[in-house]
Amino acid sequence: METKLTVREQILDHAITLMMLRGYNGFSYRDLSTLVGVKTSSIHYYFPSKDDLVLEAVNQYSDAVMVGLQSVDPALPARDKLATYTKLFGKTLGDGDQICLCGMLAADIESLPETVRQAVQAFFNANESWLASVLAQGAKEGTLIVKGDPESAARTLFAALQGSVLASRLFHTKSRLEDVEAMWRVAR
Amino acid sequence: METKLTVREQILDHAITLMMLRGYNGFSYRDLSTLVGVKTSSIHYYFPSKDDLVLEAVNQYSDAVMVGLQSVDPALPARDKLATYTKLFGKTLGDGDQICLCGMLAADIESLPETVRQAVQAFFNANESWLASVLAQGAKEGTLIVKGDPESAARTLFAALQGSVLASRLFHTKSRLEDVEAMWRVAR
DNA sequence: GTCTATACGAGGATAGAC
DNA sequence: GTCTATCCTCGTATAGAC
Repeated sequence: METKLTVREQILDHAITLMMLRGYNGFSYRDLSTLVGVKTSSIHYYFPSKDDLVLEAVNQYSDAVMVGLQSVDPALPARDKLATYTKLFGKTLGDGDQICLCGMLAADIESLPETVRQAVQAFFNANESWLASVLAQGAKEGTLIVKGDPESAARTLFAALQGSVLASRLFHTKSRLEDVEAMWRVAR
Repeated sequence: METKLTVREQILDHAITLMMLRGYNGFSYRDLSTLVGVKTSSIHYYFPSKDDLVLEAVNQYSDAVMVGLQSVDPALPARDKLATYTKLFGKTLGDGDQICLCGMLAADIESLPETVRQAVQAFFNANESWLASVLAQGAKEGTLIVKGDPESAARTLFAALQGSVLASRLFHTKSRLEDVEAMWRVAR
């Protein structure tokens, strides 16, 4: 049973996909117009300016990721939580030509308004604090390696994951994310 | 004694700076025209198309970084080599609003021709293999932590550094790079 | 080498009819 | 809500004078 998407939802979905591919400055209302099948003026009806569109796109993307994080079984050992997270992150690659929307917008941040910067920061903070708690759990269990405090370790881990999707796409390979995960895992 | 830069050199320098700020799709010949003080048609004289310009920019940037790597004293302990490298990486941040050119172009890669992709890949490979040899040395000395083979550890380290400059700029802070370095350093 | 002039499509945005 | 029509600026690029 497939749900019909409203025009508004289609616009938002395609905007997210396009930005994960080419970034904020690399797509246009015309592109969306072609993909959705409505005129650009109709898109302006829903999203008066491009900045409005981006902000909503980030929020929708962010909400979806948060739902993904909350759906991870809290009873799992930390190592398995990290494996799940890495797999989630790998899915953002899509057909191998997309990267995390918020990683992309972090690259484009100097072209964007302050509101978007705050939304992207919030995304980073949420992911890093989720990872920090997983690392803390892993340290207790002895299943994950944590050097220093979990917070700074989590920032480094998240940065490594963002950098790895970038490199994965650059080299047309998927293996780089697994290298990262292995780095934090205690050898069995 | 200051060296006068040719117009060509000025164009290239400003192009690099602008791309480190806003990316490939975020700057124009007009921007360069204003900064250098020549008309856009003169820029086309030196660089017929924007792709030509980007390719030369990457090569110049890459060459400069390679010189930086070669100038690191081979006699240094691995830990100090890594510290030097991290510092070099931190300098790319400039006034806090720039990121590594090749990290930026990796984000923009789907808008760029194959030639540029290869140049950016070469930059990644060179940095990763330099880091791999430093990690190998550090493992021998016992000054750096290396999990698994040095090559995959180096890829993760490089990804973490790229991700960290991105986050540093996003949050207007410089400390994130040091977190990364500390992660690979054996506690004394 | 650098300029003026110009072409031409892309891109964001709005007014007003339906 | 969606369209047509239109505006105006930006962006890459070229031709040809100096």
